[in-house]
Amino acid sequence: MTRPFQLGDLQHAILRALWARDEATVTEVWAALGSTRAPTTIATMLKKMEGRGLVEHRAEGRQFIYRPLVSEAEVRRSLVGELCKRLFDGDANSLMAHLVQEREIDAGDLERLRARIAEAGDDELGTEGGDGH
Amino acid sequence: MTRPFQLGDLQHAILRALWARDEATVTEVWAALGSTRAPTTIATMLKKMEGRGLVEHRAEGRQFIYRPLVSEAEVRRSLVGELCKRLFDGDANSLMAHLVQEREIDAGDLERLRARIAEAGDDELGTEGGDGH
DNA sequence: CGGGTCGTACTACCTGGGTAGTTGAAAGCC
DNA sequence: GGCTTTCAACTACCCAGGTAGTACGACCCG
Repeated sequence: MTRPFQLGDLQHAILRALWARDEATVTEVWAALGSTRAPTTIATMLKKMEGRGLVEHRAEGRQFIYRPLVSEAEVRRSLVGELCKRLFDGDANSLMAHLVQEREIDAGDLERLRARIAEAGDDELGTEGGDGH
Repeated sequence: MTRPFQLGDLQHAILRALWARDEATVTEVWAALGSTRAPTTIATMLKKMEGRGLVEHRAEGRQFIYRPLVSEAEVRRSLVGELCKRLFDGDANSLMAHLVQEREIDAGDLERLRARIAEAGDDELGTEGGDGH
């Protein structure tokens, strides 16, 4: 029940950096985010996130190496789920209908996706090697 | 560019109550939310929301009648858009793929939706009722 | 008319995200 | 060995969401 994820922008950005590297030092994360804010900002955030169980660290010499404790998939699931619940009473089909209605998805997209499912049978889909999405 | 909507739980709940009624007094909103928190909480929130331009009020006698200034569709658009950007680089198809992958949508759902689109042509779809996005 | 009630205005807090300065120790450099 | 750089630790804020107590004017009721 790790459901109630609810990450701020910075936290999410930090996690993205960590996911892309598996583990990283504060400085690496900071650099990955464009070196815009102060490095201490990243350190502080990382520490806060560790308190929330989102990441963990291990000391290597005098620096800390951080690792994510939540997977990108988990976060996606949680966030999409929350949004779905909030906006569409948890009905994913309504969310889909919304996407279509807002012209973000057209019949062709739908057809391609349907075809992909059919072809994959009950195999996992999107898990072929480099992953699609 | 009303994009960056970013409502808290309470704010969203309040808006839902208002959308369902078009306009309502503080007490009505409070009742609609289950009369759990203190009524003043709702009043305070409504006032804060008015500051943000989310609602407006008009006095009737001594009570205030609040009305939403943002539509449900706008909020949906904004929120779904933000999530999409955050999680899938703004690619709605990735979001769809996610839904399918998480088993929230199956081939049948997809097919029904596709059929609906085909049938609707470039007519608006899913607009049964008021709304009209 | 006086007291209880209704309803908004004010004020105050707590929490969590975000941002960063300062400090003190350890490491690296001449 | 002393000076500089590099880290993490601490501390301090700001802001917005959320929650609510208190105050005060208007109203209704007997």
